[in-house]
Amino acid sequence: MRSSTTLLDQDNDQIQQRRRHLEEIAAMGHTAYTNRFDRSHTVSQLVEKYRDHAGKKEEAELALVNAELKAAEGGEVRIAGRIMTMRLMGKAAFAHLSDGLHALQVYIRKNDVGDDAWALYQKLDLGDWIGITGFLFITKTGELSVHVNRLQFLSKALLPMPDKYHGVTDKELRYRQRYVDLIASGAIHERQPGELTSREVFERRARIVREVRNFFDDRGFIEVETPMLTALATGAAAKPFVTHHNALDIDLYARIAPELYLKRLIVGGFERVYELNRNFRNEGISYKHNPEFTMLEFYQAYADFNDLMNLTEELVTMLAEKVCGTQQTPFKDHVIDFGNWQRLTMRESVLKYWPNDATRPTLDGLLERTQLEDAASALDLGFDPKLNDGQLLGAIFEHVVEPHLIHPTFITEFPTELSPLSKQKADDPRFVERFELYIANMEVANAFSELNDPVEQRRRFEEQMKQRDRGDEEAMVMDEDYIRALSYGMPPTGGEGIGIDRLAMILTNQHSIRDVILFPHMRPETK
RNA sequence: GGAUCGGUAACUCAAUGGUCAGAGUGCCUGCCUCUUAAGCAGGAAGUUGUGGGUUCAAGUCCCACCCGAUCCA
Repeated sequence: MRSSTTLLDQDNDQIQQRRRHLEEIAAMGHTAYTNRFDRSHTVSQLVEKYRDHAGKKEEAELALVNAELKAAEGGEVRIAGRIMTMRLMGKAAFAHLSDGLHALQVYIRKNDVGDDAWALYQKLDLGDWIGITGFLFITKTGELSVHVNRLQFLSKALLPMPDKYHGVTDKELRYRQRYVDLIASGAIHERQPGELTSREVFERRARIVREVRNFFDDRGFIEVETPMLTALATGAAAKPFVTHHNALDIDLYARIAPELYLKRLIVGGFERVYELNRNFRNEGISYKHNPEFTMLEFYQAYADFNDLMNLTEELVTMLAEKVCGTQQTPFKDHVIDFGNWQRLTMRESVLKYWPNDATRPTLDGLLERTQLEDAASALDLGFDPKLNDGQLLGAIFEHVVEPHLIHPTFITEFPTELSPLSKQKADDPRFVERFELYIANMEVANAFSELNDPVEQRRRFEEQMKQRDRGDEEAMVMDEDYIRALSYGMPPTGGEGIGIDRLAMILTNQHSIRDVILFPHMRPETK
């Protein structure tokens, strides 16, 4: 941990200075932390409406434009924001006010605002919040600005702002103090074409979530909320967080998946449901894992996994077009093509991406234990001999295929052992009707034709419990009530989960999940 | 959990084991009523992540720990 963390109790000359300024502002009779301010416009509204007027002009034309602007908006605008830059020139000054999205220059002259406001201006610091009244104009250098008539102090920044040019590059500081990252992410430093500020990343993420909701609402799905604290952690292969309910004196688990609750709702007669909220998994942290992450899950009666593949293709392509404006989006060194979707069975994909012609297994070979083990050793893949055939094929797939899956690819035909909640293929019970969607080498979605036979479901849970007994802590836990629900009858149903954080990474070209989560999990700060 | 890299002023970064650890931004003082990474002149600001060790001498080398980043499992 850096020792340079900015803390209020730090005895820093700049902080002392800002405290003094606040006292002096109060002594002048201003409210130190004002209650409200009436704006006529946001900064962004003015910037968007009038930026066409900006640009360097000849004197005559400038006078003409400024005559028009002076009368615009009834001759007066009232705006407020954070002071991002200040340039003082004796008895006049320029500053930029930001509403978080855009900044607008304001021009203050002692002659125009009077001695009191000018004295107040002397006590302002970068980062302070002010409100101003004035009229629009274009400067000689062509920048849209507001000529200030009145100045009001709104709120003080006691801590100094980050470098106005470089912003904050220290990732630790950006994650721990996201507020500082958001303030500084619009800094002037050279950005690559298309590179988003933090602010823009999180706005785009919000847009994704909104479009997802619209998509499902439009198709007759209803949004539901199911328990996040549960007595059983099941519905996915993962280790849970444990907590304790004091009044009931029982341990509860933060949910690892809402899956089994959502299917109970299908049993209950809802034909189309979705839930968009957090799951919690007690596992390591990586560029694509955060202990809590946002998952979309949806279930559609009378549909199977093929229908969901089509739906998913439609959804994700729509999102790329709506939030990125294109079907070809950059990610790292690649351009992901959302106009180019691939569908492969897991075994086909292993053959397709197998690195060495001499050792390549056959489609049928990947069904047999000895040949699976040969394939694993040909790859120098160390594996736990306790793995069953399906798990071994899964391990080979991850090693051989995942690194190649840049463009959207559906992988189908999962081994039944890996899929305790999926319906088997009618013609081959070794495999289930399931797909995973891979984009940018990440698993983004997982879907299947839901197993709705309660007897078979019990057998699968029992199989999982055996794996737990063999030491697999991630194997699923039996859920008797879920089997009871299935026993009342569930229509044929397709269900899917989509990782919203990973989708946001892909559509914002961010390479770590921490860059699309406002407050990612970090070790606690030590003093 | 492993490997590698990193932590120096509020921010961004320098500093062959060898003067008082420097620069830009920001801050302070002065000048400046259309500047824009404003400018000019002067100035203040540091427990070099923490704790040990080696050395005449440590930001730099060694050990342990803390925090983070990247890659791997």
